[in-house]
Amino acid sequence: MVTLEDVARHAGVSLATASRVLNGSTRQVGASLRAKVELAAAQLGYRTNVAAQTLARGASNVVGLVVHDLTDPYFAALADGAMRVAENQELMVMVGTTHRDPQREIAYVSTLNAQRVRAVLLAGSRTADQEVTRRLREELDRYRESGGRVACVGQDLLGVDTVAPANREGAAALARALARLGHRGFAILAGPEGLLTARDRVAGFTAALDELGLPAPLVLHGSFDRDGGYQAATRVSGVTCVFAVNDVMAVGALAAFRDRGIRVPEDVSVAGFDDIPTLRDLVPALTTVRLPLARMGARALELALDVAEEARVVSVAGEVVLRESTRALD
Amino acid sequence: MVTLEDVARHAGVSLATASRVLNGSTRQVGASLRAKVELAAAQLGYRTNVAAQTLARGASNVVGLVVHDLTDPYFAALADGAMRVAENQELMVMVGTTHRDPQREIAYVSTLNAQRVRAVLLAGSRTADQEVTRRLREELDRYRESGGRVACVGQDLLGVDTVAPANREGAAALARALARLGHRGFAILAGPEGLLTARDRVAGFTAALDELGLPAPLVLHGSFDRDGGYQAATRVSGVTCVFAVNDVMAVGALAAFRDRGIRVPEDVSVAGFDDIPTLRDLVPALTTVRLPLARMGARALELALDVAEEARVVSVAGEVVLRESTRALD
DNA sequence: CTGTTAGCGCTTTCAA
DNA sequence: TTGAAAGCGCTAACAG
Repeated sequence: MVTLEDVARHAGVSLATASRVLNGSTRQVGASLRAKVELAAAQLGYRTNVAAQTLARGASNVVGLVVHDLTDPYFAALADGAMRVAENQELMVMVGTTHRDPQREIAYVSTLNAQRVRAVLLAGSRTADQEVTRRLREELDRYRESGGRVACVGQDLLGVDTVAPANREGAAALARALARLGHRGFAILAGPEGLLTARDRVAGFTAALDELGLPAPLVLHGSFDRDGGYQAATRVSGVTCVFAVNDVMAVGALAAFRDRGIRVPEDVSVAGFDDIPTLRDLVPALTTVRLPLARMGARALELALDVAEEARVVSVAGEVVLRESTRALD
Repeated sequence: MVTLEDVARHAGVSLATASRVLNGSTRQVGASLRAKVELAAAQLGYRTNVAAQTLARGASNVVGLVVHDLTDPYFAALADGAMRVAENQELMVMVGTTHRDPQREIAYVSTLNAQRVRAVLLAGSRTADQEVTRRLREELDRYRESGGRVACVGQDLLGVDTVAPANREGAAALARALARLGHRGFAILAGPEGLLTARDRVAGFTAALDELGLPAPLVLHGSFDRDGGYQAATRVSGVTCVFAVNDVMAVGALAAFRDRGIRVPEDVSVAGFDDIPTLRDLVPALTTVRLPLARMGARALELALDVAEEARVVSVAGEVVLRESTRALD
């Protein structure tokens, strides 16, 4: 293992000088010594020991990213956005996946705290479980007390910088657009009861229907993924339009309807939420609410990195996109 | 910032004792002291400083994962598999995305070396650029000389543990299956010329056709993503079957044919490669070659973590899956 | 501009 | 078992 000291000796300079040229110091070093050091470093194959550097500096070049599931394109898009800004700032990203277990989220915050990462980004819906949220906040507070920065994509429940998708408003706008097409009987593939993102979307959709004087929708719970959408869709009947609270569930619903011989949109209209890029080529193309996922991930990390007194909440509006999976009733 | 020393003092024990109880030492500590230390740590809110630990131990609990693009479900699936084994081993994962720039891959290896990660996992096709490969190997060798472990998912070109998908064989098997359906005129949406995964699939497919005495396929190059498939497909004509060298490109091709009013599979059959789970609900369902992506990612990390004398190469066979996007010719 | 030196927080012999 | 103390490799005053 080649150390800075080896390089310094090899170059015939002091440790400090070697440090200054090799690791971004503001201090200047004379051209000749600089060249010597660089040569020695190259010859010896020196690589900075980041652990030592972090210890000495008291600050690391790593940020933490906690997502529910990387294979869910929603999180992949969010992560991609965040990783691009990390790259620009020369930061490495440590990723943890919770597989939707809130306990693991807390554990990751603790681990990332131990790693002394510069910032932690929590992506994904909060849960309705108050106790879990309390413990998460506790862990986050501990981390922040020691100088850690935190941002979150999701509900503003943690008292940290937050990029909050306007789930209620988006779902409400979607409901109105669907009502405008003539739909009156709705079912919602609602996801898990405890997931706030799912709840908010259900609530916004339902409230809008109510305001329009339309009958309350049939609400079917299930998991927040493709299979949840499939399962819930098998229980749908007697409605002209189905709202799946995310695109991935909508894909499951389309599959279920296909298997049941129910045509979309002729027999039933289907809408989703998120507008996942990978799913844009679906047939029939999915009516949905577009969220700028990559930008949201990027924005969240920017917030975390940009120190501020108060926690900021950035609300992100969704845009209703009508496509072939929903049709106008005549 | 609470340090181990604070905890030790608070508990009235030595630094060494506190270290032994808080951080997995094999050494035993008496029950009463142990309890005192744990209490003090909890009261003070102590969190291990991993940088200090890494420096003192000379080994970290982090592994590096370098992928081309996280939003590509191929890499997401690979990453997911790898991250699950990391989780089991209590390892954190540092992720870098190259966005298909081979230079960045080299840079990441260097950075991960500086981080002294336990192992580096390189996921994704190698390039045909010999100079880039040489420099990558150089960087990897330097890392390995200092005790780093490396594994790769892709072509066995780096002299490290490798999980190598049988691209040639899979593509050949696919070609034979398609020929069995009666197809004679083929086009290949071939991806970039320099990408070995793409090359191997083209070569395997072409060789099989040749062996069967069938005419050589039309080979159309393009990017390795959805748009590459779309673009290439716009240039297809006069064939009954199109092979896109990956599923994501096949999706692009389906979109292009749809836009051109060409029906799949009635007018033209389309096949892909990979069998991306997220894409299984596509209509028409895609004929493809199934690769156990999550398992491949997991296996690669296992290889890297399991020290061995010789570099091992694990070949992974693909399984041809015939679905609706290809039809039998009569 | 360059060098000396005191830590950063933890692990790990070595003694007791 | 427990404790004392010597580092791990690097940074950042401080002095020159």
